[in-house]
Amino acid sequence: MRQKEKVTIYDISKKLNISAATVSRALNNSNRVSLKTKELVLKTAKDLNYQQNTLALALKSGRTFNVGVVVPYINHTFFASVIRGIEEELEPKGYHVIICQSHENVENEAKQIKALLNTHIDGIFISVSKTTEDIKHIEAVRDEGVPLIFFDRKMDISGVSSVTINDYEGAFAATEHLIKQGYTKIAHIGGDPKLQIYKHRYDGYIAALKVNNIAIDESRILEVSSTVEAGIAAVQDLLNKKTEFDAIFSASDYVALGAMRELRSRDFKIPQDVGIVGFSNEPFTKYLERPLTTVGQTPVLMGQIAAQVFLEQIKEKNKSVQVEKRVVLMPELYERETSLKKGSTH
Amino acid sequence: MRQKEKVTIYDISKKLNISAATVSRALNNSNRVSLKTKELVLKTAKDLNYQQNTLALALKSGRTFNVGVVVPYINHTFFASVIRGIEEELEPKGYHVIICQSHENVENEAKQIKALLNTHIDGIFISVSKTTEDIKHIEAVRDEGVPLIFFDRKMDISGVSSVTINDYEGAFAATEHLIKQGYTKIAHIGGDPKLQIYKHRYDGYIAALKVNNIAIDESRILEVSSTVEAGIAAVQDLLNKKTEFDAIFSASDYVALGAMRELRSRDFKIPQDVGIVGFSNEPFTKYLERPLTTVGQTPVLMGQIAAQVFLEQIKEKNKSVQVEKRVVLMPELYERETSLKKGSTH
DNA sequence: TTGTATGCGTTATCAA
DNA sequence: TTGATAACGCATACAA
Repeated sequence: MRQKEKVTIYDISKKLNISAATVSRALNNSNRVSLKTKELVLKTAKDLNYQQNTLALALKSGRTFNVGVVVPYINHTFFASVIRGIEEELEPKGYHVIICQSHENVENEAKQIKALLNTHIDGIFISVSKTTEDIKHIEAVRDEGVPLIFFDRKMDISGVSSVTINDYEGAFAATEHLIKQGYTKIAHIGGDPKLQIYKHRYDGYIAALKVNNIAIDESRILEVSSTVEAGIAAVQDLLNKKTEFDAIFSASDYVALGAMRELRSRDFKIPQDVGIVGFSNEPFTKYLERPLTTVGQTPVLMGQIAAQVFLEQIKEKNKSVQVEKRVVLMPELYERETSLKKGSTH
Repeated sequence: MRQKEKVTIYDISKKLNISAATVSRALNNSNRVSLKTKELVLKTAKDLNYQQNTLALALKSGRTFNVGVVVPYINHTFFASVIRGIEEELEPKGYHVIICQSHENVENEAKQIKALLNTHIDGIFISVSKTTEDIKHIEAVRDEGVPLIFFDRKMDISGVSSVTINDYEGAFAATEHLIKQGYTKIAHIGGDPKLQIYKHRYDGYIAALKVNNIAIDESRILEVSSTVEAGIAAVQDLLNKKTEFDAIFSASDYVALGAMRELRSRDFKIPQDVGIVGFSNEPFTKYLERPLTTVGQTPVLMGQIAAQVFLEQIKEKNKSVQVEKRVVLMPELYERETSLKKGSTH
């Protein structure tokens, strides 16, 4: 299969006996071309099946119409959905999305960013890895003048826009929902507070208790990684230490699932004996026999808005002004069986 | 934030008072440069923080080190995992992965491919949409001499490589597993046979019955779309028509889940009254109260192998030979509670 | 071993 | 309104 010859503006110019420059102008709808030649060029371009060489254009203009997205893992539903949102918003504008995984590893993250920068992407979207503390590689992006947008997991860097959800409010709503259902000894199984999202969820939990005049019991607060196994271990830990609790607000759906498993295997009734609320609205939560109450993060919307922020940013690229936009989305509580005492029949 | 000036080989050449050509040769480790100048160039390149402009290189060489992946939806676990496999294999070789969604729509698919071709990607990986029948846009890729690799959902086009799983064997194993568990009236809820994967799963089901001397009952065979709702409706349909069945082999985990829901709500016991096997090993299947037996497809591996096939393909690019490689992976049956009569306690 | 010149496909500047 | 030419950054054929 011989490679098809690419047709260039020179092919058109030769065929019409005009200069390539004129062809270029006609193709770009310049008003410094006669209508007649413009139509002629457009017609022959179509006849010859001319395709603009984006590479040459990129070399000349410096714009590639590619953007990079760096996430910890692509096959986590949440991140895949954000990417989908970005893609849906940017694709109609002619952009392509290049994806990279950091595997929750800073060095990888830095490497990916460096590679993206080298590919001359027009912007970078990133959700930082759990191990990211050193931010040199992120500042480098800003310093090169490449638009950078954080989503979900951000860092506080001046001049960098971000789209996050209000984890604090989500956690507050989740906790208050449990309180309203009559639970009073609410435990919190959270994640590493080095990530702002977990810190905020913790804060929201604390605030809801305070507002409702419920004493805070440190022994009911655990910090674990986001796995089913960690959820199982956390409940074992609570029970072993004879900590009293009648509900769990978990910062992760996976941990919540593990907790449910362990509680049921020990004959606790959910939601009668223990109410449970998770976080993220992972797809599996609604397919459980007893669907899990959880806080949804509208990831597709998050991606769409991140993309919109990016588009604004490149529009305002006067370079003299430095724009920074921080969008915070409101999460949504999905009230399902694991926390609804009244609605239950068991 | 002023854009940092990019340093080129000319900057290096000026600084060292040599020609850019020599710099280029030194950078490319040519043996037609003195060791001394080579070292000197390398050193100043590092000092000046020189980064090769991949755009210029691409324009010159025709290679961009970008590959495109077209899938129906990025946020489906299966596809996200395949992409992850591709990315893991190709990233160390300096490639970037550009993702596109067809949204199960041929026109979209054609548009995405055209856009990718225009971006001068070095190869395309694709899992075709359900509505793909016209294959002009796919033949166009081959005709342009761009390496094309099908994964999972392929079409029979000569000269195009593919990586799929053996859906036939997977279905055969699943059905035979049910037979060995003592089920005899096994229903099959399949998908649109226009997609080869569903056709093969149907064939495997039929073959397993035949091999085991079980008569085929057409009334036990349904064809639906891959949703929970379709699974619910399918079971209702079977029951309304008084079709006898003691097991279901579904070509989709979602359909299997819907079927389970409907059966349990009508007080059928699983697996005692009805055994169930799904397909895909979606993450939720193992988190169900009664974990679902299902056929796993090793999507990450599929992506890795697809990437390897691509790498082979570009290596052998003598253009005189036309290579076509068809890799078929063996699926794996995950035997869980919904089909194990003995192991159950209910 | 090194330098000069050219082309990859565009767009932009300057003349005509 | 159009054309000639330079430039984007790199690699390479050819000359020295």
